[in-house]
Amino acid sequence: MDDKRTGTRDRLLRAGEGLFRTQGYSGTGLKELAQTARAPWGSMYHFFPRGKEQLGEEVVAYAGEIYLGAWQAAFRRGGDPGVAIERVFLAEARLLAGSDYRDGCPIASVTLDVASVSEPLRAACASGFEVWLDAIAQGLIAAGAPADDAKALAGFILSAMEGAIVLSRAAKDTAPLLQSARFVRQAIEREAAGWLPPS
Amino acid sequence: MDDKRTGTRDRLLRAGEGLFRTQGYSGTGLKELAQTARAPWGSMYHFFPRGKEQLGEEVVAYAGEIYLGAWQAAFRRGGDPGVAIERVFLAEARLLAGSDYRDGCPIASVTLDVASVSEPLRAACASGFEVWLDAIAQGLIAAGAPADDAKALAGFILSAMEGAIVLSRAAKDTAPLLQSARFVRQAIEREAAGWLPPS
DNA sequence: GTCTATAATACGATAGAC
DNA sequence: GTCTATCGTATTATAGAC
Repeated sequence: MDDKRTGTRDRLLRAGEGLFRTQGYSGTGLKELAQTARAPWGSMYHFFPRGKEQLGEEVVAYAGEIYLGAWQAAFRRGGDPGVAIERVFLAEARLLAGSDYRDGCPIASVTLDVASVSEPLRAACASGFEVWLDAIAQGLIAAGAPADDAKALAGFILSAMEGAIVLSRAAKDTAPLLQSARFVRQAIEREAAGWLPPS
Repeated sequence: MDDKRTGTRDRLLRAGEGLFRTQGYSGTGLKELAQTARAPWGSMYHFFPRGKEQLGEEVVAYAGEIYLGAWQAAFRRGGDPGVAIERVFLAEARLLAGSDYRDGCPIASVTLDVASVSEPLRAACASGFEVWLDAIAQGLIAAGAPADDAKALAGFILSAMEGAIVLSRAAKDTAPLLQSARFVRQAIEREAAGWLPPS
């Protein structure tokens, strides 16, 4: 099963994820993508017969699964949920600065490029985000949140994160991520106070 | 001076703003843009001799100025700053749903497409966001916020807004904007409690 | 499953007439 | 300031040999 991670098809998905992050879906050519993946051009339409749109859908789903683990790991490390989420923001700030502000969110990039142009791709983006939203909500529920509170809070948390990445990339500065981290943590803690008996 | 708003050059800027919103910078061709603006192809390089990059820079600056008024108007209508900002989120939700989730943020779209590819365009996006951040911070300062609190809070507010637009467009649902609106308002009110003498 | 070649089109950009 | 024509190049996608 591990060989799936080294095959040509998987290299194409990983290259797509990387390129969509830095230059978006429309800004990435398939030839360039195949070259980056060190994959033969013939493999492109062998593995993705429906072309760029299919590749985009699968790259987005791939990205959704990959970063699902990061959200789950944040909660698994324990501590209150506010601190857990703040850790994710700080980790993202480090990751972004470490890549010279290239490695943004591949799903957000695809969304802004083609959500209004390709309905299948828009749906793929919605599903990818949903995977993360569910993971965040699950983490909050495990910390004592009622289900509907958890859903709403998760939407807010991921929104703040995605927007902060955009602003940080534009400014080439982690400030928006760090600023958002603090307020998001406080918002979670304020909400969590209602879940548990007051000390 | 008003004729600037009806000239060919201005029609090109407005068309660029609209198209970048719905299909991003890389996804928009210059021929398509000129056609949308009902501008002759010859005008493209007459008004923007440096080509697409220059057009992009000016579209982003144009968008920055346009929406500056919306942020200022929100605070000018009075009420506490939390309610003022919540109004902007709700207005954006209406605008987005009313356009069938096409009219996102043009600066965010350009940022994700080319922030890591064109340094001049990245700087233009940073300046555009900065215009909005300053307007938000000024509104908060007018409501009693210390300058550095205002800056940080503004970064958080705009991050939440931009991210919520991305999620709402992907889901074709205003939920992320509405969810974020509530938590952002609460965060502002919580912060504002420290600026004024407790009632 | 890979390779080469190529079709058909769109891209950004330029030239020169008017 | 506009119009038309066009140059290279890059794009997505196919075809057919191996």
